[in-house]
Amino acid sequence: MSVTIKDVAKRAGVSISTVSRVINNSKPVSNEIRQRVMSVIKETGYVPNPVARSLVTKKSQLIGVIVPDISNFFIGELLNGIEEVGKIYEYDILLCNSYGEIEEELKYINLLKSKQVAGIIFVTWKMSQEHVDAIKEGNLPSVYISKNAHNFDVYSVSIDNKTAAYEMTKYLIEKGHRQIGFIRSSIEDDIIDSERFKGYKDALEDNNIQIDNEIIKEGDTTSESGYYLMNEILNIKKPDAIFATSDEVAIGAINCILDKGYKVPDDISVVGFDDIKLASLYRPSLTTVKQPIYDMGAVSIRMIVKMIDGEEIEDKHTYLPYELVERQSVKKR
Amino acid sequence: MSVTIKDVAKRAGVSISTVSRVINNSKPVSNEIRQRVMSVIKETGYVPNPVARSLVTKKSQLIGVIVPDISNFFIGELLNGIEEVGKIYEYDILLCNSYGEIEEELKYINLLKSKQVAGIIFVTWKMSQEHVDAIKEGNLPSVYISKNAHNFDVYSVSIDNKTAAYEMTKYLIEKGHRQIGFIRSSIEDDIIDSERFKGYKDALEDNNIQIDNEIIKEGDTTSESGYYLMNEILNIKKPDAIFATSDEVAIGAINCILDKGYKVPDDISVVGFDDIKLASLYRPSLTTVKQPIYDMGAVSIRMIVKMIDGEEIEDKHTYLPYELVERQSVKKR
DNA sequence: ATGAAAGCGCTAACAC
DNA sequence: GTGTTAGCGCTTTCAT
Repeated sequence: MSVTIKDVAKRAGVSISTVSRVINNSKPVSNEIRQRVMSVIKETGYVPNPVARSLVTKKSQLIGVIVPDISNFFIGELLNGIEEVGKIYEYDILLCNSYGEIEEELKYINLLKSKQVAGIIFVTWKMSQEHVDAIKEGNLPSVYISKNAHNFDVYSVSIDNKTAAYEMTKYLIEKGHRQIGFIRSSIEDDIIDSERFKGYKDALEDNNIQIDNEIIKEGDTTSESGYYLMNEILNIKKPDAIFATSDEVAIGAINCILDKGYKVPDDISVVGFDDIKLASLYRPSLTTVKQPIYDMGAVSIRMIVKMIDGEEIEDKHTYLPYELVERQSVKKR
Repeated sequence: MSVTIKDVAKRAGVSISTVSRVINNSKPVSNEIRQRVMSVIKETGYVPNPVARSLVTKKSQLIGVIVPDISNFFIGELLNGIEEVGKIYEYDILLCNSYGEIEEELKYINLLKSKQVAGIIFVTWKMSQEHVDAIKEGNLPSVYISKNAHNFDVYSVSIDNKTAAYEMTKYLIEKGHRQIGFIRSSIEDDIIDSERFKGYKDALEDNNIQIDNEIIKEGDTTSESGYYLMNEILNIKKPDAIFATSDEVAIGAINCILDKGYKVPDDISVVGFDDIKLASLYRPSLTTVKQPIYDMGAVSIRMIVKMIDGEEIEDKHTYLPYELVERQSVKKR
């Protein structure tokens, strides 16, 4: 059996509370005894049992992360940031895949709470008041990574999606494009709530371009969806450019365009959103809005840790900088 | 505060041991009392505290997963399989990113043990006796997903890498290629241990093709590495085909070939290994060896659960079927 | 079949 | 500054 606080106390000739005090630095301990205890800890290789600790403190060094799709590229990079910064603060990641289903998400919130996690990072395509209520009730520090989190009274991290989409659309217009299709995921939010759609729409309006509903399509977050929706568009007309609200979807759309015998960007320009690793790997490399994905993960866990430690957090909603990255998938018309 | 076993016992007018018995089905309880307890549990919404449980049983419903790189495509798909099957058996995933560094890996093994995880799934590019010893000492159920795990006395899941590489090489030869470059990651294993290299070498020898060390290159698992190594090759000579030992590396190589003004597959054929999502998304889509990645994750966690439950496991090393998928990146010469 | 009680390893009053 | 002790919520002997 592994060594316990009792063993250490006995060997050091002190009480277990003293040992507890030195490992937690919770109360003053005379220097001599501290040394003695320390050396016994070293000798024996004692490691406090986190489970026993959690039982009494009702806290653990675990942070629950609920994501809608582990195999999604965006999520993978996000997890990277969360894990890496979490490690710095000695928090581990309890990973939950909700498949974007609200019942699963709600179930996990309870599960995580019972596991005594110290906080929850909630990544969701489309968030609702239900989520907020469930987590509020849990009374745990929580941060949301979600495009529409700013509509709720929660802590969140994101970018300014509306302005980013506006700029991207404007960029396309400046490149001479007029018929700009918009392919989005309805899983992520309703189109009326969609910041990215608002940005797109505003940019068109500000440039006196009529919105054409025939080239605005909704699907899900997969490349297959991008392919399918692009096909629907091409069956009706050939737009100048396509703005897809995620890189994965954009690449599905490009594949469709290519398969139909058109060239990208020569015949149709395509832009994405996110700047996942794939965007620069794919050929033609994808012009896109670079979200600081890793940083979004990093910042969100940093916020959680602050909340756990009772530190003040300035703003509920943190907006990180984005960037328009020009690559090969857009051509001046 | 949330409801405890004590509350349930009181409300049901029984002792806490009885409640424990009904929730764990550990000992016979009269039908009448069982009903009574059950209904109180339902009313109160009681959920056993897993932390308290772990403290006494020294087990948790947590399975530690140590991976070398969360943002790697292959790992993402693997995690998917692990999570999904884990959920069926009510195990959650404690995710650890080791960056492939052995000290990190060793540290995590101890951490996980102290967290009372029920088992560990160890994904590693290159495994060593050190890992095995560390985990053996931990005395926990464990399964390895690693290309060279079969060299060790551990439970593992993989595919028959040597035969797969042999077949892929043979396929390339049958397509008329003679100068077949080989790009691999030395991070994954030493070349002398590499099953994939053995398969490649054997196939060349069996077909009386001289091995050309100038077109055999070693780097890491990234696309950047593939790009760089391909560039080194092209600076010396132009091979007929390239066999990269991972899709990500293969795509880096293709990008280099494209940037140098050659065409794939017209000038140079390229094949990969893994069949990550990217392989079919990329254009030209990649001919590759399809590893059943999701299943590898699924099978490994299934093994762990069996071990936890004390069930017998037939074979230490499970080999899953692979498949050669022909796509667009190879052309008959 | 059921209950009483010990104890898992730890923290945190509370006493001295 | 240090020790004693009561729990945290649960499982598991040991009686009955």
